[in-house]
Parts: sequence; structure tokens; C-alpha cells
Amino acid sequence: MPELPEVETAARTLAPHVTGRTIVGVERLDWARMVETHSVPLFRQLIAGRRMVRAHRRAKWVLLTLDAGWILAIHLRMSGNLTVHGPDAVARPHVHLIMTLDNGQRIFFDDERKFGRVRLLDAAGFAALDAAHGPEPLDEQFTPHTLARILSGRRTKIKPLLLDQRRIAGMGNIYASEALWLAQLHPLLPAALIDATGSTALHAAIQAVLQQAIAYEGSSLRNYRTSSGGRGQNQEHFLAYDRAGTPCQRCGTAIERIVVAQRSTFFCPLCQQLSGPTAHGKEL
DNA sequence: CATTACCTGCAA
DNA sequence: TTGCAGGTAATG
Repeated sequence: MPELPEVETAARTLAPHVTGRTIVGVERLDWARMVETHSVPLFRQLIAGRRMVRAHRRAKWVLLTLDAGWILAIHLRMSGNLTVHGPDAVARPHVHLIMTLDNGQRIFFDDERKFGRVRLLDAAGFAALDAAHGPEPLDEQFTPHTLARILSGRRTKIKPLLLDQRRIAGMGNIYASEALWLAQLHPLLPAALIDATGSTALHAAIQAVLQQAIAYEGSSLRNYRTSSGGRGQNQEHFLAYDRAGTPCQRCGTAIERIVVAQRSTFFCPLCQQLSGPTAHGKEL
């Protein structure tokens, strides 16, 4: 499920509930593979008694900064949700991690498909995680020039490149299609063939698509909920994703679905051409 | 580069 | 029953 906007929403809505609170213990942890860095007993022991200093996001990781130099990094993968509940809330069986706080509130990590992961990282571990990811697309340092350098010389198709977390952090299957639609770039266009006009348009499109989605608290298709339990609203504003057969909002042509790098990809065959006057591409 | 694996649930 | 789902890592 979650891409950058959903993870950002999760971190933001979690922050006021966790900042300054202490984790008194782990009430449930029934899926051992979830914890990638430690055995379950050691993990339970290490986070018990830790005070949480901050909740934020890097790439698609929710980061809970703890005292004693630890960072609890949580990846929601396809179906994960982080929610906050009171002492009496009943956790459904898909909740595989429950952390109890010193005020009686509990954090549920609900994860139907069990792909979600948590890591308890020290400073070096976090530095490695950070270094494994490309720039944050909403940072000031991410400029059209940054993007142009990422694209230059890469023979890979633009859509899979946008999904490569080592190149750009946080984009996923929904927002890659949305950004390419907005920038009028064909998903199969080789990255190196995108000219300055195209990379400038793509830069603006990536930021616009992500900022809009954050403003709507993410896209809720199946599983995703905000940390307070609500649905995001951005799915009401898709212009390409999941719109195969419906008219393009620019030109009226039916949106098409193709498979690129094993992922569903949606685009307008008229507005997003591999070459031609609207292609923003170098001559092929 | 493509395929498979990891998991579960839902719709066609 | 089959195919598909917002992600990623591990294989040929």
C-alpha cells in the first residue's frame, strides 16, 4: 500500500501520540520475520523502557527515534498500517505488533499480508539505511538539476527508474503513473532520452503529485488507513492510476493499462508519446 | 533484464 | 479458480 504520502501521513499522525512517551512493553509480536535486526526476545527487551523522541519519515520508512541512540524503523510494505488505540481496543488477528505506552495508549502494526518489517537501528545502522536511498523528492535540495542528473545516461525506462528507491526515495506504483501523466512522459521512455524540458516537467509533476496526496492524507484503495483510522482521499483525484478505459482529463483519449517491469502502469497514449511534439524527449 | 518468492484476501 | 494488489529482495 503505502508510498511516500501514506508513510508521511502515518508519521505525522503518529507523532503527537508518541513524542515524549515511553514504550512500556510489547504486548503482542506474533510474526517473528517482521523483526529483521534482532531475535524477538532481544527486540522486546531492547525497546521496553525506551522513550520516543520523534516520529518522522525517510523514503517509505516510518522512523521512531528512541532514547539511548536507537531508531525504530518501520516499513509498511503492501498492507501495513500503524494506528493508535486506547487500552480497551481489541486488535484483530492481523495486528502482529502491539507496543504499549506509558499513558496506556497502544500502537498497532496491522499487516494483513505480513510483508511489513521493523528494524531497531543504531546510528551506524541508520546511516546505512539512509545511504541506501536516493534523495527525498520534496526536499529543497531536490532540484530539476538533481533529477536531470539522475536521468542522464540511464538506459532504463523512466517508470521503473522512478520506482527504484536507490535513485529517488518514496515513489511507488501509483504516484509514478500519476507523475508521468502530469509530465506527459511515456512510461517506457528511456530515462537518458528525457530532455531538459521533460526533466523539469517531471520534477514539478513529482512534487505536485506527492504534495497533493499528502494534503489528502494519502490514497486508500484497500488497506491503507491514516493513523487515526480514517481513509485517505487522494484516490478520488487519480488522473491515470487505475483509470484504464476512462477518458484522459486532458484530451479525452481512453487511458491504457500496460505492464512495465511487472507492474501495472497507466498512461494516456495520446498525451504521453515516446516521441513527437509533446514527448519532451530527445529525437529517437 | 525477467522471474520468483514472500503472504493474504478479494473480485472477476 | 485465476489473477491481481500500494513493496522489495533474491534468484537466473
